[in-house]
Amino acid sequence: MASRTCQGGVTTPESNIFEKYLNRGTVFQDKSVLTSSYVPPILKHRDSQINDIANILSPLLNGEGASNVLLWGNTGTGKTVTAKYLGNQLKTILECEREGILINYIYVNCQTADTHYGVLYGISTHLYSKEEVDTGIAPPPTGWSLDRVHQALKKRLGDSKRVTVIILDEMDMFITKSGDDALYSIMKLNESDSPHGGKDIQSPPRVSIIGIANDISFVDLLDSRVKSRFSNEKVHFTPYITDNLQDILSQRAKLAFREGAIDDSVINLCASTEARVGGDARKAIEILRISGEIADRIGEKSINTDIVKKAYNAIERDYVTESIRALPAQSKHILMSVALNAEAGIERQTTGDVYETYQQLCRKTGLSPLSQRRVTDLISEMDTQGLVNARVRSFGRGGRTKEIALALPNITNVKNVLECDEFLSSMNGFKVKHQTTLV
DNA sequence: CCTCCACCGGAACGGGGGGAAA
DNA sequence: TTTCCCCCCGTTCCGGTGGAGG
Ligand SMILES: Nc1ncnc2c1ncn2[C@@H]1O[C@H](COP(=O)(O)OP(=O)(O)O)[C@@H](O)[C@H]1O
Repeated sequence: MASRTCQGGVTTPESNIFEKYLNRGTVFQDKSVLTSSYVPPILKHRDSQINDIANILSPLLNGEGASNVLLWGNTGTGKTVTAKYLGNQLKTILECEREGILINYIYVNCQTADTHYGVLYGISTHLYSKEEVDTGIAPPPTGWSLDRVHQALKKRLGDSKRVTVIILDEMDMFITKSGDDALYSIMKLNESDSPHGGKDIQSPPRVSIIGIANDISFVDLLDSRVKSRFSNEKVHFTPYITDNLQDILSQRAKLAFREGAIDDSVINLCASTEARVGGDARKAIEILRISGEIADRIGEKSINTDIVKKAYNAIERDYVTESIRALPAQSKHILMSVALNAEAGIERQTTGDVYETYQQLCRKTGLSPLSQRRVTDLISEMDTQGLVNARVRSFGRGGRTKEIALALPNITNVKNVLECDEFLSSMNGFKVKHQTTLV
C-alpha cells in the first residue's frame, strides 16, 4: 500500500490522512479530454463518412427536409462523435450564413431512454425551457399518454423556420427489444395532421433522423413503411487501424496529459492492441485514462507499458464484477447454477441442465423459482452481457436447445462474487446432484 | 424421407408500481 | 378520490424446428 511518510514538497509532516492524495503530483493536465462527452475540434480518419453524411444533410441549409441516415459499425469507431461534430458544424454555419433558419439538433441515447415514452420524452427535454418544465407545459418524465406527448412535440417542431435532426444512438438494441413504434411515431411527426385541409397555421415539422447502430440486422424487423423511409442511406464506420488510433490517441494525449507523462511507446501499445481486436477508439481512450489514474495512485510521474497492462486487467475485472453484482437475484441464481454445473464437470450445458440445478438451488436458498420460459430469457440476457455463452443447437433426436457455458475463465472468482448476494450467501455446502449425458 | 426430441421464442395477458388529470 | 396511462416482470399457451436415428 501507500507509504506512510509524506513526500514531494509537503510541509506538514503529520496532518490529514487525505493530504498525501491531495499533494501528490498528477500525470493529468486536463482529464475531461478523455471523457466520452468530449468532442475534438477536428476528426481525423473519418473524412469519407463525414462527407457522405454532410451530403445527405445538406438540404437542411435551405430549410428543407433531409433524408434519414443510418450510421453503423463497431463500437468506438466514431459514430457518435461524428454525429455530434456535424451538429456543431451545422449550427455554426447556419448561425453565420443563414440568418433565417434555425435548427434543433437533438441527441437521444436509446440505451438510457429505452422505452417508447422515454425516447419521446428525451426529445422533448431539448425543446422546453426550465419554466415550461416547472409550470407543467413540458411533458413530464412519466404520466402523460404517448399521444399527448406526440402532439406536444409536433406542435413544438412545426415552425416553418426550423429544421430538426434527431440522433438516435444505440438504436439497434432498442428496436430489437421494443419494436419500431417509437421510430414510427417520430416519423409521423412529419405528417400534417389535418387531412382535409383544415386551417392549420402550423406547417408540418421537418424532422430527419440519424440512427446509430452496431448491428444493422434490426432493419429487417422494421415495418416496410418505416424501413423504406429509414434505411435507404447507410454510412459504414470501419474499424480504425493502428495508424488511425495512434493519431487519435496522441491528439488526445497531448491535451490530457502533462508534458512527459506519456510517450509514444505507450500510445503505440494501446493503438496496436485495440486495432487487433476491433479498432475501438473508446476503449483505447479509456485505457489511457485508467492508466493515468493508476499512475497517480502509485505515485508514478509517467505512464509506462507496465501500467497499461495493469489498466487492461483492471478494466476487465471491474467490468465483470460490476455486471455480476448488478444482476437481479434470479439471474444470479441462474449464473450460479451454470458455475456449479461447470464445476461439476459439465462445461457445456443445456437449458434443462441449468434449469434443473437452478430449481435445486432455489429450494436451498428459499427463492421462489421462475418458469423455464422466463429463465431462458434471462440466460439470453446474460449472453448479450458476455457473462455466459449461449447459442441454440440441435442434437437431432436429442432435441433442440441452447448450449450454455460460462463465459468467464475463473469459476471460483465468479462464485465468490455471487456469494455476496444475500440469498446466495445461504447456500453453504450446496451440492449439485444429477448427471446428464451430453456430448 | 419422415419422426420426434427438448426445447425455442412469439403472443397475449395481467398484477402492481409510478405518475398525471378530472 | 377515481380513472387513465405507461412500463416492468412474469406467466401461460402454443406453433415451430435442426438434425440423429429409424
Ligand atoms: N476520428 C476520431 N478522432 C478523435 N476522436 C475519436 C475519433 N473517433 C472516435 N473518437 C473518440 O473515441 C470515443 C468513442 O467514439 P464514439 O463516437 O463514441 O464511438 P461509437 O459511437 O462508434 O461507439 C469517443 O471518445 C470519441 O471522441
